[in-house]
Amino acid sequence: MENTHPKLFPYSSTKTPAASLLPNTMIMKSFYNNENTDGFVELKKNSSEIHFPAADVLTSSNGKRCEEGLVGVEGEMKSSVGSGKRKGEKKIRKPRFAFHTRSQVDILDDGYRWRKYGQKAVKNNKFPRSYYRCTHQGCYVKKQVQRLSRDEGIVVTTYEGMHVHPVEKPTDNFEQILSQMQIYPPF
DNA sequence: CGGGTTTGACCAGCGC
DNA sequence: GCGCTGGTCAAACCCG
Repeated sequence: MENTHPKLFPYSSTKTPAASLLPNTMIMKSFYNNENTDGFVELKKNSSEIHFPAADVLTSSNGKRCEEGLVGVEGEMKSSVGSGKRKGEKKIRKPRFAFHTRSQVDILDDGYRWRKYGQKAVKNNKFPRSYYRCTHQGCYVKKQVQRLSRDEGIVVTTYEGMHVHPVEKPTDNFEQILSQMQIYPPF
């Protein structure tokens, strides 16, 4: 992967754990040319906007490391981001990014190990949303996976956070996933 | 037995 | 304040 945009890629190109930046790669591929000066990459499709906050280091009030070098997307996912319920812990709005893939399977094999910790039926969607956490110690990356009810072939995967470790199971699927990634206009 | 999944309960945010 | 909704927890369960 080329490190064409250091602001978005905290690792050098040679040290970048490829899959940890998997969605970023998609973003780079699609929208790199749209960066504006205030540190956001902004995409406008039809009437919607998707923002990519520039890389940053976020630290919560108790000093616990949250994320660094994140690229986030706020598109459809506009609800209660970071509604963690740890008492007394300041709420952090974690950057996150979402992308759509057209796939028969819900779970993309991105080379990381994920533990499912919840599943919820969501409004206006006949398919449940699944919640996953990275099982790597000290890695707090989460992702949500949901199939669109209006197009059962599309799976929406939302990543929250960034892996702090290399990909555990390098896979040839990576390139395949990249090739099939698409951002669809909002419905 | 250890690690992952399922699933109902719980909690917080938000809109009315 | 109340109800709805999304996100998380955690006990029970499953499986290799």
